[in-house]
Order: sequence, then structure tokens, then C-alpha cells
Amino acid sequence: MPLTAEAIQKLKEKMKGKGFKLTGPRRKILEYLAENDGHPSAQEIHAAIRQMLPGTGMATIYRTMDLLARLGLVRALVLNDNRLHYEIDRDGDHHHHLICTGCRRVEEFASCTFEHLIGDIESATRFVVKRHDLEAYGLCPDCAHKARCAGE
Amino acid sequence: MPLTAEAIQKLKEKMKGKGFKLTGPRRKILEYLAENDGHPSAQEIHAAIRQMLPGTGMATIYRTMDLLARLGLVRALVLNDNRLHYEIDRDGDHHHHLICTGCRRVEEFASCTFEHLIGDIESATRFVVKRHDLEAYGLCPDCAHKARCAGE
DNA sequence: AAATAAATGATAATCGGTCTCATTTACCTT
DNA sequence: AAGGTAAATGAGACCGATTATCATTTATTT
Repeated sequence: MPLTAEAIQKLKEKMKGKGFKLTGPRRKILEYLAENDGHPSAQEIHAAIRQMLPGTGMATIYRTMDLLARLGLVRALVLNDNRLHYEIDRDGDHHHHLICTGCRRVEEFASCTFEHLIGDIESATRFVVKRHDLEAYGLCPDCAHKARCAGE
Repeated sequence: MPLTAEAIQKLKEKMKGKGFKLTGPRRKILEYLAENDGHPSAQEIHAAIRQMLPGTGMATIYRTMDLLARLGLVRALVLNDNRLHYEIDRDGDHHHHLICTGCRRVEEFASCTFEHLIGDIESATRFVVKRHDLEAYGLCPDCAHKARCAGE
């Protein structure tokens, strides 16, 4: 479910509000992320942006993603394939990722009982817990089926 | 709590039992990991091994850690600092990590009530979950204190 | 429209990790 | 205990993702 035009507008305004220029590449990157949900890598974003704005350099993608992450508009994901992936940070939407080690498909799942444990962990360790990442790796239904058919 | 000499012996035998040679570097790496608990990166392991076995190459560290991980003697950890970290896999000891974003200190915490979440995820998504990573990020007591003193 | 600071594109540099290959070594076999 | 053999090592080339540099361009301010 892509973001609405108003939501996209809000992202752009948050950017300008913090004193950052709303440039061509930044505008396109925001639109791309908002209109396609998924978990693209910098390379994938670069390829997509180049279709609309040829000549956009890789460095700009990295710089912009870093900025968006610092602004809290985007989250960086470690999916264990030696590159960072990104997703729009829909506020209030807490979820985690399930990565198929067969085909690299990424699914999201919402249920997270971890929140309930944070208090216990904090009192046991005296840490102040800010955030947490949870990724589960396994086989998607298709790949699990194929694996089963291939015997063992 | 470092591993006992017998436990270290067991690791070495598991290695030989699977048909892998117990070489100098491998022996030292196992001993290092067993005697120091912590979550060292390949670079840290390399530095430590070189003190005992100068001339040990970086590639050997990577190859050995990969082997140990495949044998299930060691687990690789993603602690969000662009490099893998490793820890001895004490069998039956399921825990997760709490990373201080201030000083990079890593603490462990056990997650007892967490396991059934995996079952929920499997039935909701029809994935077969093989493994999962959970890391919590925050501030350790020291860094939290410093942050508080520095005023918000 | 000009001034100015920030952002960009091109490209070099860095850095974790992998690959290659000639040499060495653990561990059979005798 | 020496010798044979495949596996493991060390050195260094290589790779791919990310970061840094710097001259040029551009969004905003005046």
C-alpha cells in the first residue's frame, strides 16, 4: 500500500522544515520509496531513480538515504546480503522481517511480543533500550515446498 | 565465564571428528574464543592470534570462522557496525544481544518467553523459520548517565 | 536577478571480505 | 619414524559496497 500524495507531501515538508534543500534527486527518491513498498537496496534505488533522472550518481543515493535515515523518514535494514536495504518509516508501524534464504523474498510480520520484555531487560541490565531489530531467516512456502520435493 | 579445558578439548575433537585438520591457527582461534568471552570481530581475533602466532593471515581467520560457523561451534553476529562478530556457541544457551550505541559495549540477555513468537510467525506466514537474530540497541548504564549529565 | 551555502556528479579512496595459487603441514600409511 | 596426499595456509590480487574529495551546479534567501 503506497503512501498517499498528502503523505508524500508531508515527507517533503519535513525535509524542508529541517533546513534541507528539496532537490531533484531527493524529491524522486522520496516519491520512489513512497510509491513502491519493498525493501530496496541502494543499488535498486539508484537504478529506479536513473530512469527518471539519468545522470544521478550513486553517491547521491547514499547521501540521501543517510540523511533520510537521520531524519527518521526511512529505516535501514540488515538483511544479511552485504548491503543495506531501506524502507519508508510509516510512523506507528512496528514490524519485523522474514527473509527467505531460498529466493531472498522479504515478508513483513507485525506481531512482536518483544515490547513486553523491554522492561524486564532494562531492569536486569540497567541499559536504556532505544530500539530493536529482529530478523527471522527461513524458507518461504514455495521454497519450503521445493526443498521438500527435492527430498530431505 | 571461559570454557573449561575439557570443553575446549571437546571442540577440538568435534573438529577432527568431522575430518578437518587441527592446525596451529585453528587451535589458537578455538582457545582464544573459549578463554575470552566476548563478541570479537575478525580483526580483533586476528590481532589476538597474531600475538601467539605471528604471520597468521587474515584470510585464515575468515576461513576458520566460516568453518566454525558451519560446524555450529561458533555463531556470527550482526551488531550493525559493518563487520561480523563471533561468539562461541555454548550449546543450549539461547540469548540475544544488547548493544550500547554510545560505547559499543555488548551485553547478553536471555529471552525465555520469546520462543513462542517464532511459532506464531510460522503459522501466520507459512514460512519455515530456521533461525532469527534479535538485537536491542540502547545506552549502557555509563553512557546513559553521561547523556543525562550532558543535559537531555 | 544575484548571492550564498548546500547538494551534486565524477572519481578516487577505503574497507570488509573473498579468491587464487604456490608452499606448507596434519595426519594417514607404511 | 619417513613418505604420500589432500587439506590448510600466507601473500597478495581482487571485489563490491560505501565514503571522501572537490570542482561545479542549484535551491533558496535577499
